[in-house]
Amino acid sequence: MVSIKDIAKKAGVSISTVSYALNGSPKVTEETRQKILAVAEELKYVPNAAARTLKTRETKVIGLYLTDFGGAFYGDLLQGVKEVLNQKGYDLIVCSGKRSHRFLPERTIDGAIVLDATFSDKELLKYAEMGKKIVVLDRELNHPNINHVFLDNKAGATLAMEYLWENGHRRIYVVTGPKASYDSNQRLKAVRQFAERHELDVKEVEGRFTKESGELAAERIFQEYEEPTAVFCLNDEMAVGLYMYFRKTDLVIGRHIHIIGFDNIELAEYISPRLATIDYSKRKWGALASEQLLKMLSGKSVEHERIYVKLIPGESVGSLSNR
Amino acid sequence: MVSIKDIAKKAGVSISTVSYALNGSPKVTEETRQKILAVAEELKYVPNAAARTLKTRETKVIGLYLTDFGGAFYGDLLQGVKEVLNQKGYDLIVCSGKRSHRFLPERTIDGAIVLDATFSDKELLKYAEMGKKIVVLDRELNHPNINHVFLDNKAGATLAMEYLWENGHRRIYVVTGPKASYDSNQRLKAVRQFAERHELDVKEVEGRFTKESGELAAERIFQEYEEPTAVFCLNDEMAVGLYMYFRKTDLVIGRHIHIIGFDNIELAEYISPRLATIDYSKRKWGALASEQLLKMLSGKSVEHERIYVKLIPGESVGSLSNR
DNA sequence: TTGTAGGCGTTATCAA
DNA sequence: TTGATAACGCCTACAA
Repeated sequence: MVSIKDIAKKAGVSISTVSYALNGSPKVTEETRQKILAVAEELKYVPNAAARTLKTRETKVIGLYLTDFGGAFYGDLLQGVKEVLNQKGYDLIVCSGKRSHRFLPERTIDGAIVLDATFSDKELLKYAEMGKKIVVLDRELNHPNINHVFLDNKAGATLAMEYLWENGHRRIYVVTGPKASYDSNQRLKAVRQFAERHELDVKEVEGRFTKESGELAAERIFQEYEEPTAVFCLNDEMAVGLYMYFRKTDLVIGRHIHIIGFDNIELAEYISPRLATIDYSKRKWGALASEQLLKMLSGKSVEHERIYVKLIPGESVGSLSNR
Repeated sequence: MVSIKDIAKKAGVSISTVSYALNGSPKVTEETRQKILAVAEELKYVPNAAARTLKTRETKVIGLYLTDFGGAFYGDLLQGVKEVLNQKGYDLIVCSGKRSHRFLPERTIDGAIVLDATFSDKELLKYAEMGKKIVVLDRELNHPNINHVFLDNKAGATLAMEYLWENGHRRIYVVTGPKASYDSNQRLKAVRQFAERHELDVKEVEGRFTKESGELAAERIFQEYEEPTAVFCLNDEMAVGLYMYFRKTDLVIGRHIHIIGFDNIELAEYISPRLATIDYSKRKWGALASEQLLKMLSGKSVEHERIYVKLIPGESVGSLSNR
């Protein structure tokens, strides 16, 4: 392992001079700098991150926590995060699982972006209390060191309900996510509000945001089927589960069963009929989250941000009037 | 920042005793250990990873390099890697982009698994030469510190060709991946061998492993269309591109255009008709790669490994005899 | 402009 | 069984 000490020896200068030269300080002459750089090159010197971190107390690395690595869902979001971070001289690492939580208190990362249901509020608050800067994307947490950037879930859910309503649907199911999911709860709240306003009786079926739970929900809906029915799946993944189930029945999606989802995942475009859903820019979400985090890291104060949503129509929802 | 020094002071012992106690050394009495643990708890002590790494020269973290974060493709693979790693006391971080390459020489990670076309052979060899242990999943590289675990691409491509052949297809296209792709080249080689053996004239269309390039290929195939034609897309992503294109024409997949892909991505199951493809266990691939890496890290010698493949039939390929 | 020296938090060797 | 002390590699006053 070659260190600045080795360079100093070989170049015939002191280690501090080497350090200055390497860090581009104006305190050394261009001549000595060149000599030192040449020696460093020759010795194939590589700085030791651990040593520097120990001294500077920062790693220039941000951790992004995900519930799991499955699902194409996060691609764009991560891309958005990475672009902003890199541009500001930071690196991104993606982590999952309890073990990796240690990165935060142990200072392996300078800050974290969390989109991980298995990361408890309590633990997050503990780290925030230790001074760690955190941006959460999947919950609301009140702490000066924690900022949130979330989706406009309520607007999205309302858009979805309006779309069904305008297409003449009055017989409506909603398939929810896990009880602990912030997003699910927000969306459900908006659905209930809509139902109340329109004196509508929306049947709630509990799901878990997975395809399998979507299939289960479909089974129940199928059994209760009497006449054309609409289903608002609180995420697209479950909507795909419904597709899978109804594909095996004689009920046709977009005709007997009308489905709208939430998230506009890639699959939504490729299954047929095209799934109506609620879209938002995942890349922007990620970009905004990282900008917020970097601001916090540099001591600036930040406001909580929100990502706007829009409706994507699809043939999975047909009009009831012209049937 | 509370360090072992603070604990030592408060507990009235020396820092070395604290270190021993914290690391579960048998050199301290149970009594002092308990006392020290209690003080550590009270002070909310958290070990400093940088300091420890500086000393021990290891981080217990493995880096996995990906070309980009997009695509659902890697979910299972990452899961496989993570499970093995965690079980052996290591953490996984997922990285992408040139900036993060520094983790390897700077010792932020103990080793790397690479599935990243943008990571050059030259750079990889440089790090290997520095003593870094690396497992590559997307190329062949000859160095004692580099191990490969790859797919049995040739067997897969041959299976695909045989499937088309057995279904009576003689008019066959192959849509390739990027010229620099190891996987694409291996698969193509097998296709050519098959063609030669069967005195078949396989038309080659160049693709880039993306949906868009699949659509482009489809356009050309459409223009040249005369009679039922089979297409072997060297990955599923491009096959989806073909679906998108032909959906807008009057040629029906599984009837006029017969398609088989490679990878068995999630989408393959959900588009219709079901895409015939070549499957392999991505989770196992990841698991094997990490096992290999850990073995290398512990100084053991390893053999290059291979992941086996199997055919997944699908209605995207129809039989030509019973048409 | 360059050198000296102290310290960041750990681990580990050697004495006591 | 415990303590003093020297690294690990880097940064940065302060001194020269």
